[in-house]
Amino acid sequence: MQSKRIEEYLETILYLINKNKGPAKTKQIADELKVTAPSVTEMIQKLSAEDLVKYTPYYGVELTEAGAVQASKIRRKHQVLEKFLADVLGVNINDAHKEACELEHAVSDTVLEQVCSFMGHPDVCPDGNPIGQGECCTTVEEQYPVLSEMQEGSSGTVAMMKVPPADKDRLTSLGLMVGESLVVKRKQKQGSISVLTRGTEIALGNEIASKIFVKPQIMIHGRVRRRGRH
Amino acid sequence: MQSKRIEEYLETILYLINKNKGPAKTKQIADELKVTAPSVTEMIQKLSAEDLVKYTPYYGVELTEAGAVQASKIRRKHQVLEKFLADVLGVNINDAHKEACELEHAVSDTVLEQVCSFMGHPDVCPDGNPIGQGECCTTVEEQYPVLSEMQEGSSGTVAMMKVPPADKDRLTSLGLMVGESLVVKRKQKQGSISVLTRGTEIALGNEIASKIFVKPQIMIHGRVRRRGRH
DNA sequence: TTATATATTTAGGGGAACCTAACTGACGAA
DNA sequence: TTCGTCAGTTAGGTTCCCCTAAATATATAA
Repeated sequence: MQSKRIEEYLETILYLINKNKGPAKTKQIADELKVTAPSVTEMIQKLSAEDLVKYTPYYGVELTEAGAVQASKIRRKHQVLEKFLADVLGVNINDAHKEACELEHAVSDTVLEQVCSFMGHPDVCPDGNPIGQGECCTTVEEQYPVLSEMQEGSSGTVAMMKVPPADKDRLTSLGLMVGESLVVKRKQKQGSISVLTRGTEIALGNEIASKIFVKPQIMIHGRVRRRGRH
Repeated sequence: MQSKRIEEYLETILYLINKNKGPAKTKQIADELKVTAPSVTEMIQKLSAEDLVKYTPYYGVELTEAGAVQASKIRRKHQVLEKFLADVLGVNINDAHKEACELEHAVSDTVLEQVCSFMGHPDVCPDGNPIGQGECCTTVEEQYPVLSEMQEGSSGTVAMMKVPPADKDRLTSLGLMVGESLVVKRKQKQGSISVLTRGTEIALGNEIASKIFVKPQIMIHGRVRRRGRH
């Protein structure tokens, strides 16, 4: 992995390119990162030598394919962490942003995926921006069954809920949330389904049940592995 | 705050002093941090100039008061994060240790307290070592009521459970866990109490109820602020 | 068009933390 | 006691990323 400082430059360049809809200018980068312009010029030359950016003097900086991949990865880390800090830990939104700036360079790829999974692969950041999909998100979508496909009697834990926020809130208040385990009790006509979570039975229409992804239960010697929680 | 590298040296020195029951030797520090001995000598001289360690050439390094305070703080960060990674995210224990080594220098004091609170102020690390108490832990213990002191009808969220692991597991499986909200339904003679969590009523003896700390509910316009969860 | 302002780069340096090579001190074995 | 070994230190050098000052390119206004 690249040095933290390189990550920070790439992330900033990506941000500015999106904002400008054009190349990032030296001064902008300097202002964002709170360094002087010569420092930026120097670093850009280094990034250019490593083929992470395309640099045209007096014109600006663009990302190469490789640079864009790296920059997007860091941005995703930032967003997932910001979401986690704000939503799970309750850090206020400004602090969450600053903290995420630090943490994004310290968190490994695998831990990030675990954080993302813990939250049920959210798709929108507290700041309103969409969160890029990661491998963990697509895996859930491609490999885990949705509730409406599950058989009566089968069980699992909720991995992702791709439903509108309002529905999600309602389900959450009923106890059906990411990480929660459930058992499919009855399937009815029209694809609606009723599930048991923590002793409460909840009925869901097909519309919603087809957007709730479930990680099937793993049984070990008749016991069930539960989501770790202290 | 000191530089990340200084933090790392202090943490290592603390570890070695405990292990040696005597001063940390240059070579040990070098081996731990995977640097050469001259690098260690140089850094130690710097730490000594900043009055974080007491350095006696050819004898070893000890921590000053200030150094010990800082080192303990980092160690606590490490432990809380390791616990979080292992227990909440399910990171395997070896990885959790390594990841915590990185994260401990990136997490702010306030976020650390929030992580600690999220887990209910655990007192033992996955590696078996005790986790030092932080401000957030003592605040809960000193300022929050225990369940057995709460009045009938009052509500709150579980902030800390200072009960033996076996009891904690049992309560957890009943749905009474850190972060969960509850309402006190009935108090009986002998200080035993019954509480309602997520629709289930649980009866607790005084023995246990006096070790469960609860953050009293804050009511806002008749609505209840809930623990953030996506 | 020319003058001025602003953006960018070049030149030259500095601190932090690392390294290798060479020297010095401490300590156990002969 | 003295010698060899290993630990520890000093000297000198490198890399990364930052800085200021000065030079140059571009953009803007008169």
